[in-house]
Amino acid sequence: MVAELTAGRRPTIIDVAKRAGVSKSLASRALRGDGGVSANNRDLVLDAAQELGYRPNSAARSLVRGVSGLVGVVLNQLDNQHHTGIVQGVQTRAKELNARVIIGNGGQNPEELERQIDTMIELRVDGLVIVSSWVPRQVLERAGSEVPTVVLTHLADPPAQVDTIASDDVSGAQLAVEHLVQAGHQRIAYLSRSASATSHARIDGVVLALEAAKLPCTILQVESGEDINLEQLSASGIDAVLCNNDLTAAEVIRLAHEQQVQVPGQLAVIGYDNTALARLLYPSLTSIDQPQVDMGRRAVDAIAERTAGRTQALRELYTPQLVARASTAQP
Amino acid sequence: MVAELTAGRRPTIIDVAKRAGVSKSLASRALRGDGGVSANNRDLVLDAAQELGYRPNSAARSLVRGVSGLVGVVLNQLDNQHHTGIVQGVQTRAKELNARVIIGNGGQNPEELERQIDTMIELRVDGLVIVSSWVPRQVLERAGSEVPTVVLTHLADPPAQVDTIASDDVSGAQLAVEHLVQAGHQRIAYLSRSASATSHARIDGVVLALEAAKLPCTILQVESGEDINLEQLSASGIDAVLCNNDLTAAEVIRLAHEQQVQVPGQLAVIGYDNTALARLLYPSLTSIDQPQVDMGRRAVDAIAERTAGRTQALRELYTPQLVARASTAQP
DNA sequence: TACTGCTTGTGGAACGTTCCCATCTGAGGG
DNA sequence: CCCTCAGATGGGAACGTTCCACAAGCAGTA
Repeated sequence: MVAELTAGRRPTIIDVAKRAGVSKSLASRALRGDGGVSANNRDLVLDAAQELGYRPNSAARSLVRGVSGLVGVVLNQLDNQHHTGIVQGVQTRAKELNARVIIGNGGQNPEELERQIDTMIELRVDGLVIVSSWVPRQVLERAGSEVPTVVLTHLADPPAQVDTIASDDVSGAQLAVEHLVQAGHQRIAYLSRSASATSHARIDGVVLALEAAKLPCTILQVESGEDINLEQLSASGIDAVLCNNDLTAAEVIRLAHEQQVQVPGQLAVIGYDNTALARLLYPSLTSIDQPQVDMGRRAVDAIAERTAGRTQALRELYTPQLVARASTAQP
Repeated sequence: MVAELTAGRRPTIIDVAKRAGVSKSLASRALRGDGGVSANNRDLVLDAAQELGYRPNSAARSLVRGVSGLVGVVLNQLDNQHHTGIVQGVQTRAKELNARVIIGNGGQNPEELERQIDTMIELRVDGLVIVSSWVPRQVLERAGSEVPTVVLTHLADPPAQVDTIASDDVSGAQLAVEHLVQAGHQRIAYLSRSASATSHARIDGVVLALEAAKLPCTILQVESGEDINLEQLSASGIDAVLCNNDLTAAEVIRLAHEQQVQVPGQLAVIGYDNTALARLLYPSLTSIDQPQVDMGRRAVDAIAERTAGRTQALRELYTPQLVARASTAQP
């Protein structure tokens, strides 16, 4: 006698087929809505699946089909709104293309990021979206050679194996500086909390714009929020500061409050990324907006194109925009 | 003649074995470091794998082994620091147990959350961590009956199939109110932006604490930040407000700035979750701290216990703590 | 009647692993 | 010189699905 259904075992498509009284092939077609199934049998199969609580096993499916229907996103920082905006875009586009998105969080730790990327590749995702500039170049090359890979941050020298979609950090920084110059500021500083490729590009933009305006240039780099020294800024006559992101700008504004420095009266402040924080602060924060959602959507399309056969690397650059708010105004 | 390696095909363990001149069984053992392999052959296999760029196929492995080594996390909101703190805890504990974490983002949309949960179950995760109070009860029941599932938010009436780990929202709200009462506040309001189970529990705490102090109780609910009406608050004599989270508190503080209401002089403000935002605001925000990381770690252990055979539902409640900052002070 | 073609259905191979079991090879003991 | 035993190695089944080739039934047509 053949063994009956074991107690704890998950029902398989064969259990469903048996209960519906059809072959597993027909059950498979019915469950996927594939046509070539009589209405009667289709209902029988669907009911059986329902009653047994059947769930398809992705592993078996992806093994035989060769595609998983998954898009993997690996990112730096879960609670960075710039990143989550991108994820939003990836998700909406993936949903339209009937794919699923899974996310891996690597922190700014290159080893952990590599681990996450490996996990995704071993899960045989159909495409990989990387939102981090901390992934070692060699890891990017390897990933790109194994699966369609799109990097969504500025890379100084992107590997040929990966597509890149970024917003133009040079022109973003230029926009910000020009805005400050037009408002009459003379001593403008750039304040950064990391030394990423992104930051380097923005520094280039700042230098370019300040040279064009024939104004002096100050570049500051700090390890943490506590290292920001506002007195020193004022002492050196700085009257406007562009920060590497909205979070850093928020720290500056908090310090300004504490030390009774008027923003924007004595010090104008600009952030970067135009996150929800920019609207939340007082005074509200002028910031540089990047089309995160569009970039995320585009990344999914880039993967689809690669899958369809494109072999040349994509290099796409979006133009950022300045959103003026209260933290910069006529002095 | 047998077909040679096809051009674009991913190398399999058989390719590795062939190149190393051993059987696939031996290659499998060598790659997993399983012992019972001579040093010479082990090196041969590892070198071959390296040269071919071999990556194990999780689908095949999970299919035959019956476990995936994956923990799935499904959450509401990626950019909510309370949630990301939990994810942090899940990740560290999972790493210690040699498991991998994948994240699904469902938004506050019940359908999308269900879709994400289905994806995880179909991927045959070994355990599911849900950080959302927007998942329909019936979906939780189904998930819990198929895979060890832990819910990390307050649920009014948790299904027997799932474990729950939460922080005690009633006592958290009590803490906040008692802190305000001690500081001499007489007219205290609770301000919420959603009607979740979490919010209801906190309202219970507020009511309890205010009754004990024999003070009147005001509950306000708004749809969005714009709906907060500070004039109305002052008109009704409110001199302290407890918000459903730090974000809502940030809105209140911004409005207070705009309308020249002194915080904490005229209006004391308390947030909830003690996120990075609380330190970032001016004045810095008194908030209720929950042990997110511990809760995340504990969730992974709860899954491990279930896998090991526990059948009774876990109901665990952590005690929150108040972190006093500048937004509440003696009036 | 004999054929073609369409719809509905079935069986079996294949996907890439792991794991059980059988076989082989020496070394050591009697 | 045979037997035993342990370690190293290989063969094959199994996991749950999809898909291909084919069979059966039936209607329409010459």
